[in-house]
Amino acid sequence: MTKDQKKFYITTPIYYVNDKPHIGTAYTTIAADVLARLHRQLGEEVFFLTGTDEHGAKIAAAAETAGKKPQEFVDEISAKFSLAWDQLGIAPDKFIRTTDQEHISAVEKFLNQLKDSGKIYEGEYQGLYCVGHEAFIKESELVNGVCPDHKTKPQLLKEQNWFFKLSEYQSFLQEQITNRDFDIQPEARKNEVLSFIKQGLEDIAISRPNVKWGIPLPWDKNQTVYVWVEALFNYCSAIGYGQDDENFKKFWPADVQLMGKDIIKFHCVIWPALLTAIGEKIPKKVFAHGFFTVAGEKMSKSLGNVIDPNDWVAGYGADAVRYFLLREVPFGQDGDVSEDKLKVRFNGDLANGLGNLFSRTTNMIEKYLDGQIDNFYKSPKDLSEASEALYNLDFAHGLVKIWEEVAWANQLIDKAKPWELYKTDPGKVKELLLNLAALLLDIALKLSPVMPETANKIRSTLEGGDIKKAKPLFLKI
RNA sequence: CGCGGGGUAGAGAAAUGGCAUCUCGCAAGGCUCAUAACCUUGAGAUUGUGGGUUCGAGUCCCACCCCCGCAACCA
Repeated sequence: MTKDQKKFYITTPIYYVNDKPHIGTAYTTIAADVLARLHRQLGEEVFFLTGTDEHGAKIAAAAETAGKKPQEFVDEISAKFSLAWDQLGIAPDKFIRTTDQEHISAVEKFLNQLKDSGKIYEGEYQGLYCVGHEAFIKESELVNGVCPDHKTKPQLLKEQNWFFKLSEYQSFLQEQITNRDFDIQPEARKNEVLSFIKQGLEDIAISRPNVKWGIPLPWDKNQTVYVWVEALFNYCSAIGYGQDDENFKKFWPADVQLMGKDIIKFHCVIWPALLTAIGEKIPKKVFAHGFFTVAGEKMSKSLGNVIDPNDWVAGYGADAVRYFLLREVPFGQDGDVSEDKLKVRFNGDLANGLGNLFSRTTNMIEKYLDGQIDNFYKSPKDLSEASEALYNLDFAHGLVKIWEEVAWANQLIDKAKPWELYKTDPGKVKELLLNLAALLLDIALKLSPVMPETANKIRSTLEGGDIKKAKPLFLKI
């Protein structure tokens, strides 16, 4: 990397392997892939990280239910994620697993650093433990002295834990967030985090005594590190923390961390505080996207409406799923998706829109120009606003801009009537078609981060010489 | 007084305080290069309600009404 070459480090959360991938995890990962491709296109040195989170009591329990050893169990599920991303055309630079030895070593190093920082201490946690929840619940949550969900009386339990002095970072975090050194987007999420911090931060337990499936504290083997703390550190261990210092220095801090809105508190409060404690820089930007409902209903296993992205990919192709999710819902807002909506976009925007424009253009080039393009024009429309929108994570807006030009091109053809003009002024038809080819090439370029396969088809057809009427890009369903 | 998000044609979304726009759907017409595609026109909105600021408010201020998250699986 030369001195003036920018680097771009983008991450998704690592996904918890107690279930297979669904449309929500796919959404985050697609968005990250689009940004990675875009920044790579701009000549930056990009590192795109995703992976799986494989430790914790819940995983151990899920493995037991499945009658498997934890490692065997997580190997299987992790592979499903990896495969799903592959089928969606997602190409991370690294797929980290928290059971990787290098991650475990890095976390151990990190924990030692944290201990040396003096920001952790041993303490006793006393609380009400609900067996049904497998977790502590607050006294304020009880109804008539029993857990409202399980109707059981919680036990008073004492636990030895190691604590992190999160409370010391309140004003530091407020400052970093407010002055945008630590940029939380969208604005609404930033306000949420700020008001949460304002209520006061309490020290947090970073270890658990009774969880076997996890990384032991280096100085206290009876305790394993709390899964969240361990999981967050993947962003550092993946790029060589404690092992490949050169690479770590090159990419850290992360430029953008993408995630769903549910986990911003971990990423915007605990994570930057932990990093600061060990003397590392904090990420530049966190962007939290919204949640999907499916055909108007909340997505849940109990309703059985969880969408497997592979099903959609099988029916519509990776590019179409990528396009649909990013086009349908403004990034950062909640939205509703369904196969019906996907179908409308597929048939309307993709098949009738871009696909048909490509067909009629290549057909006319074959018919009126004998398949020959002898010089390449500059695109007649400026698509920089689309690229800029994608760059700013405003994916829906960027795609709208591109499709405005598809509509413009269709209008241009209908106005020019090349099928008549050909008889009287073939020179003008040629000019029209060269302009259309140039526009399509520009669209392919700007669209390629979102729809890499489609962009390649357009480019290879138009730049391949001896152009024939192209096969449909999208066959209507 | 818990916290947060939201309310704009039938549906989904846009609109630096300045003609309310786009897509889908609906109605009518046109065209033939194209995937029954494409193009044109039309109908459809008192921007949740009531006040206020302003030459001018979807946008800024105040009050109210309604919907959705904040327990679990879970991005």
